[in-house]
Amino acid sequence: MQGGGSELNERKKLILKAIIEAHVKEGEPVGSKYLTQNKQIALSSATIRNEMAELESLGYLEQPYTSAGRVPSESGYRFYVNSLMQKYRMSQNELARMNALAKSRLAEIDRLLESATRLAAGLTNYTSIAIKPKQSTAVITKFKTVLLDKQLFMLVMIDGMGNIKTRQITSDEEINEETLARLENELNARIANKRVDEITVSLVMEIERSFGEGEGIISSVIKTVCETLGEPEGGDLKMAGVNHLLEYPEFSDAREFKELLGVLEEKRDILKLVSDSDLDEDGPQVLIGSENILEEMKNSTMVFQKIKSNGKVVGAIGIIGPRRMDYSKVISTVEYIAQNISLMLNSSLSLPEAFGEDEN
Amino acid sequence: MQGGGSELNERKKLILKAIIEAHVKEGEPVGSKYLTQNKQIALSSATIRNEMAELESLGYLEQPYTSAGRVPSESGYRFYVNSLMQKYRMSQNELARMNALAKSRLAEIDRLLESATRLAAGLTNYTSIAIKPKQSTAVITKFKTVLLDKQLFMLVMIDGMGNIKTRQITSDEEINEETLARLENELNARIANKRVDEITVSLVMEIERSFGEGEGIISSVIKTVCETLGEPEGGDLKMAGVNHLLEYPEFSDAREFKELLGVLEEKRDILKLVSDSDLDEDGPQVLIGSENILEEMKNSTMVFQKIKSNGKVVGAIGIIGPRRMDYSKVISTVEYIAQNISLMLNSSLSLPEAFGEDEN
DNA sequence: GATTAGCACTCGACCGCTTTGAGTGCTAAA
DNA sequence: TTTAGCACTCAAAGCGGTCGAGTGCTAATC
Repeated sequence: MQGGGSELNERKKLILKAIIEAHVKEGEPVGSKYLTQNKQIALSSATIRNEMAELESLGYLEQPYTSAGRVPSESGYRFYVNSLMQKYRMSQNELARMNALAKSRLAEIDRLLESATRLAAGLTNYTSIAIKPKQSTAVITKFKTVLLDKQLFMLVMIDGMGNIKTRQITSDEEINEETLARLENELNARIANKRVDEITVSLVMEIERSFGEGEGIISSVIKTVCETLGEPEGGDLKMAGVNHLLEYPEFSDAREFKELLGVLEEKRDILKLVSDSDLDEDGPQVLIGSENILEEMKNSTMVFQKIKSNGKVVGAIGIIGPRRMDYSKVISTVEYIAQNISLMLNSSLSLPEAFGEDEN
Repeated sequence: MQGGGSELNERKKLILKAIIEAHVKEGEPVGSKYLTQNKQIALSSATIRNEMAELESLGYLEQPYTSAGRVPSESGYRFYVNSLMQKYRMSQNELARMNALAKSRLAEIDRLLESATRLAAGLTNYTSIAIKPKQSTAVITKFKTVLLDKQLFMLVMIDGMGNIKTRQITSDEEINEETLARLENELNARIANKRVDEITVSLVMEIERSFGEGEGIISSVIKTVCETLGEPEGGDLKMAGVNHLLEYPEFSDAREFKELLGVLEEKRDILKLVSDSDLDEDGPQVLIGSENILEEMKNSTMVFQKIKSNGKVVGAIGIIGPRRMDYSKVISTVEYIAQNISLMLNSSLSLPEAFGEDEN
């Protein structure tokens, strides 16, 4: 049923490609007669029918019911994506919108991802997600403290990726700036750059000893730090353009749509899906239908690409839509945006850019 | 058409109430015969019909078409909410789930709001939103800096509400810890607690003079600060349970649903809607159908309540659903959650709580 | 005067039927 | 090998009739 597709002759490839592109465009089963309009295919409907029958028996096409047109199967789309598809050429307008993002000078990954999702959704007319994986908080590189009230202070933690986590901590006793500064030093000296399993009881005791008074705070703080490090749902997911999905008749079945929406909201599964995929894969990845492990996504396709900053995966951006999707456009868009973001992140770290030249 | 409702006698009120509650429960037009089952109404269907006809001419009921049952009109719901509705009694289970939130010790408003939305959506089976208005960043009370790289540092800004904003700033020249500390002091001394219109050019020049070297950084920093203060779309909106909406037949019309979704994603309008409403109103507010100014929400109802911390509005939590809504339950839930959050925020600032007693 | 029983009427929902037409597979001719 | 022709299939769309919930009105009853 799968088949690498190498057994297909050129004519079959041509017809398959035409069928997929017609189906993506029209959204309805494609018949043999329709294809005769295609100038590239100079064949009668009967011949096309024969070829279609063979393509079906090879598993690339499906028939919703006897004597309806043909619809691409999952492996049909897969073969299309792997071998037939041509690269999409961005329009001037689209390029302009992409470049607007590049010019936005958003240095922080959070805001960058948010803008990127919106852009991706807007350009493709599909739903877009941006993911920041949890793995990023393996280690905290820097602690900062801010006194907010007599007994309340804020702990700011920064990890290697530039992510910031803040927690407010209440103390039983009054704290002053000076104590807090000592706490900060202590944390930076002994806890910074340690993994959660390296924070041992004896280490904590050592800190308490050297800190002296107010050990109560120490234990609160350490606990908070450990919680933050271990945080299982640390990953963040942003979404945009959910409403676009409703434009596609395949989601007019409310029940299915509801389930898909539920999964998207329940961030956990999606995060898992993305982080499960090949970590080494650099380019865009396409999961068609049941290639998504999630039952709820078996009628959807997800295209995403990881975003790297200095060699590390710091996020991913993706598009979710029906299986019948403009793969060429979507893949190009995702790829382009992901690359651009990676570029921006890298450049903001190494090549200092001139700030403040444009005044608006 | 509007009418305060005082012209209604007890019997009409009873019937109107019964109709609304039946319609909310069943989702279908309510007929006179159906109401005769109601023990409270010991009348024949004919009498009820007469009353219903009058209620319709008063504008409280509507007929989808000749000789269908009656459906509450907008003013019908409004009257119900204002005068007829009884307070919803939480079940044991519901109370337990609410209290779980209270016990969660989430001190930061962001995470608190996120949990609260999820809770509200889960309890009511409607879509829930949580809003953090932009107004909160009128003034920055504290600056902190963190050196990330030779020419890159992070500016952490904390405002009066405990909101944290971070920006990364690149410098043309190399920076060391010591310079950065001076910058931090300078900012805290001269910019902290100033409104954006109080940051004058002469003030900036003064800082540059006293700071001496590397004035380039100063202007970058000040620019960033002003951007942050003025940030027009600063408000944040979290959503949960969007998929619940699809359970209600009134949203099975995909086009309408799509529009509503679009508005919810386009946070701006909702933020405006909430902040436009009576600032002084403390209790839950109910916007039924076209009482929402947004065209896209004319078939929806929104119930929300502001959340105050130390007298200031720091957010709001709300529920969005069809006009046919279990008002009693929704209003109670929103009210309860909002009050609880307010309480938690206040207590975490003033009354120090014992931490670390429960170990899970 | 208020209530109720009775009755004719309305109108969408539903059911089953037919028609339509796009599309197929097969066969025989080119 | 390709194509024209033909019989066949089947969902979609259109149509007419029935059903029944619900109404408004009128006349009888309390």
